[in-house]
Amino acid sequence: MTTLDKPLRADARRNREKVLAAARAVFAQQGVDAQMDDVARHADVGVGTVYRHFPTKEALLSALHDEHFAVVAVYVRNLLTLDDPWEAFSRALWFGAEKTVGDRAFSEVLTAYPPRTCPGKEDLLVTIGELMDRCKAAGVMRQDAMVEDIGLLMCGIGNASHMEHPVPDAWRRHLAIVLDGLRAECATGTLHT
Amino acid sequence: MTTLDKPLRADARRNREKVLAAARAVFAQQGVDAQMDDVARHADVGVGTVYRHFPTKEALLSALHDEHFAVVAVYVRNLLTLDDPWEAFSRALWFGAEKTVGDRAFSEVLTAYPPRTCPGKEDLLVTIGELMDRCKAAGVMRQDAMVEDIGLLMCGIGNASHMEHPVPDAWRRHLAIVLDGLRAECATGTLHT
Amino acid sequence: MTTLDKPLRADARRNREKVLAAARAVFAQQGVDAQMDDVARHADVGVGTVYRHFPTKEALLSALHDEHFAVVAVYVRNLLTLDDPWEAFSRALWFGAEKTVGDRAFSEVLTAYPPRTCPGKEDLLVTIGELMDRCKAAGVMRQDAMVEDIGLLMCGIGNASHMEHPVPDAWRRHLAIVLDGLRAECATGTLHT
Amino acid sequence: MTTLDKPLRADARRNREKVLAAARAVFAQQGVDAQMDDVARHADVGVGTVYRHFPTKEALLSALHDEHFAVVAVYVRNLLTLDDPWEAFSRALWFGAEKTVGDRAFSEVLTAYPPRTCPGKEDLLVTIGELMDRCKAAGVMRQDAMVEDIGLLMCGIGNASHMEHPVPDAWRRHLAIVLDGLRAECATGTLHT
DNA sequence: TATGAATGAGCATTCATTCAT
DNA sequence: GATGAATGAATGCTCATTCAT
Repeated sequence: MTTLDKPLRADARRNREKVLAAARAVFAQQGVDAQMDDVARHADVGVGTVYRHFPTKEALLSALHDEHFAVVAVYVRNLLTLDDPWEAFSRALWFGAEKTVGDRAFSEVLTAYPPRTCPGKEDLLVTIGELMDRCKAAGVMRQDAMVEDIGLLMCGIGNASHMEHPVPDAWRRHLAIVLDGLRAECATGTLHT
Repeated sequence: MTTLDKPLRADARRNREKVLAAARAVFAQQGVDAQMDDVARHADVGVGTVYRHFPTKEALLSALHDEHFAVVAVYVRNLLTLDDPWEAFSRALWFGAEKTVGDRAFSEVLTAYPPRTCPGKEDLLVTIGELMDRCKAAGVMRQDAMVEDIGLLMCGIGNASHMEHPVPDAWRRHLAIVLDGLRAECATGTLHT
Repeated sequence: MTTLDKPLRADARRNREKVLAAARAVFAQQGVDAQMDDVARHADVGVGTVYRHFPTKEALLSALHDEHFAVVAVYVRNLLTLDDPWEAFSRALWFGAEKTVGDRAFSEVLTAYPPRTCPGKEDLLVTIGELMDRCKAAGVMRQDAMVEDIGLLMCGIGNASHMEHPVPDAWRRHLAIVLDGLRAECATGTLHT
Repeated sequence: MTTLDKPLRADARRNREKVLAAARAVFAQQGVDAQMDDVARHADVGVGTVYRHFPTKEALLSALHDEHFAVVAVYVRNLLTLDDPWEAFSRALWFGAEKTVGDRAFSEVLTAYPPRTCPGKEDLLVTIGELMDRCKAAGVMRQDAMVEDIGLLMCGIGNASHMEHPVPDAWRRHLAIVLDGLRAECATGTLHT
């Protein structure tokens, strides 16, 4: 009784996972312009199967998007138990970035208009907001930082991560710089409003 | 030997400019997926004319890319005359960002593989490198910052600038945070190598 | 030897009827382009069950076609007992038309090539022929009318019945005009041969 | 200055005609389910050319529909000069039927919902109405006939014309019967309202 | 045997590029 | 040289039919 809508036969669930896994890989590598046929090929199923589980390409991309946020939201929620607020906040960003870089499609979808919302995203926003409040209360984060800035910063890191850079995994440098820029001692002025 | 490769009749040059201007506007707004027909329409010429000046869509996009870097490179080169190195460096980034945000296609092209190079980009890299060296020598920039990081950071700002954010022109917040993160006093650790 | 070819378990027969009933409704409303899945859904069975009883969509449509003619043939055969030949003939057409209009698929199948034949159709043709002979003998039907004309006329009424018309059930007007046109006194010339 | 919207280059107009001619032939023979690729092949052009002139399949079908009515409307309008009203009316139907039979797609489109309207159709309705009024005034047509009935009757003839019949061009028999049924002396009752 | 998930050929439509005018 | 019509490979999606469960 855990999931009331459609128990879903074992093989169907298995195929759904195969499709999702393939879509994850294909869209991550090629971006949103990857073809549905390619997803099907990678999943080793017919296109029809892809469409049985996800009625449109849009729906498949959305599922990936929502899943992404759900995973991150759960991880970050667990960080609320940490004592050190900055530790919790920075771990949240390191985790989120790690999941974002190397996923071309996810970053692309993030900039789509209108922006897509989902439970995980809303939950994440709340949790990140809480972590930021704690950081500000502890005096370790600049007071003018907004929770919405985090999306911007992470989106930037995700997109930029595909550029060439002499240092491998250069996104770690990018994130480290951004994190430093969010610290209280670093604020040299007030952010644009 | 001013312009040896192509005398180029006056009207031809005029058309080339019209096409470039239209392409700038169209690709900036719609991204690299904008259609060549749309560019032609905006330029008020036939597609054939677009293709006469730029053999492929790729070539047109490249021209825009190169021109973008050329403009920024010239601006930044002039900043070398400033006494305050941080002032010069930050002005470079503010200028570069302002040109980048609102140009969907440019940010997208930056992440393409293989990365496109051009005189302006190389020149800019050199100049930015010089500005960074001065900053580091003056002790106002973290020692582990690399010139290649700047491309990453700017690309991130450009891409993220299209996201929704309660504050208009939120990219200014983004850049301000990044700039703070690059300052010497902010370095809390060593960047990943 | 009542039903030698297939004992057919009770539940199987029941399913066959459910499928036929659903197909009747669905194809009547949507025409031959209705989907097999839709038929299955209306029958509250899986598509597999539909295909167990009817190997192809074509076969299912044929079954419907044959059944239609069988029903009409039986009805019309009973009209042979009527004394008034024109009464019998016109009742046949009224009955046939009533069954045809509102069944999009049936009219469509009638115009398919090659034309499908079936016992009911052949029987009906014979009976209608007999009724027409009686009418002609009684001098109430034009001598040059052929039994094959009736199929043409009825097919026309069936197809046209889906058109918009200010009068509801306008097919009744259509049939009335056709019937008048078949009467002996109306013949103003000889029909094309 | 005859046609203000788009003079249309000579070759373009030629291709437009080729496409229309091919579409006429292909849709007439195969019905509305014929493929755009097939139309293109028959026209000896690429599909892109078909789509340049007609943005969707629907638009192409509509063009054919409208053209059909335009041709008939012009012909019938000229019949207004005839003295004999029945002669004029019957000639209108003979002409309309001749254009309709053998055009599978046209008959199919006629029964589509919602019904498509076009100038030719409206003009034709008016003209047919006028011819019918004259017939009724002359006492040669049943008083209860409506102009809307004519569409029904013609649609029926068009659809039925594809059936098998021992007499070639059997639609002529069909139309003759219908015409007789419309004559004043034939009315045996009042048409359903 | 019933089910409905899987298959994949088929189809309308798009768009970078070519080429006749 | 300029024009914009023509091309056709590519792509998202459908649906009759098959087959594993």
